[in-house]
Amino acid sequence: MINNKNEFYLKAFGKHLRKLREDRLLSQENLANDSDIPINQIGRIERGEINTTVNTIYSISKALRIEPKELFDFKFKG
Amino acid sequence: MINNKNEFYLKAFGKHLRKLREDRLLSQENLANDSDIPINQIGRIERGEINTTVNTIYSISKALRIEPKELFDFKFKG
DNA sequence: TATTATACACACATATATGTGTTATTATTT
DNA sequence: AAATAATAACACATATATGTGTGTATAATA
Repeated sequence: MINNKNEFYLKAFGKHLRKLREDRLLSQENLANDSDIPINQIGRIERGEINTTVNTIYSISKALRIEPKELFDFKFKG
Repeated sequence: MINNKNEFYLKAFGKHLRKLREDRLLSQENLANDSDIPINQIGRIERGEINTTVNTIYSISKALRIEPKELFDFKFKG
């Protein structure tokens, strides 16, 4: 994801995921284990480095015990 | 996306997108033009063939004039 | 200082989403 | 039946997400 037009949206998405995770007192490792997604991938998503997919969103939301749509429940001006 | 464990979620996601589009009386071609995403890609997403990304979700939601989270606002048992 | 926990930063191979083009199918209308 | 519109179904090249491994950086704690 180099210089994508939606880079700021990905940053906001990652920041929101990080908040949801930290609010639940989970480490990246905890979430990685619970979602069966590599910890490096969790970090890349939280830093907004990559443009993750519906399946990954679904897996993460299950691990966080929230609805997938909550991962998009943040303010963004674009 | 061959035989993915989340294939049913992708099918449900695509079905929901199709409904949102049809409710607005838009053709796939209309949505493709408005979102600047190839019509073939729209079709593949609606059929649940591919595991689309946050950026694509964001572009589609803007074209539909809805919030990205609405694309995940459907029931699913998994 | 040393240890531990957490997050970041690389590299690499593989799978797959994207983007483009073309053709086929299906449904609707004339 | 023929024409048109909408969707599906192919093929292909390219970009990139994923998955894995290894190493580094930082902060907190003993």
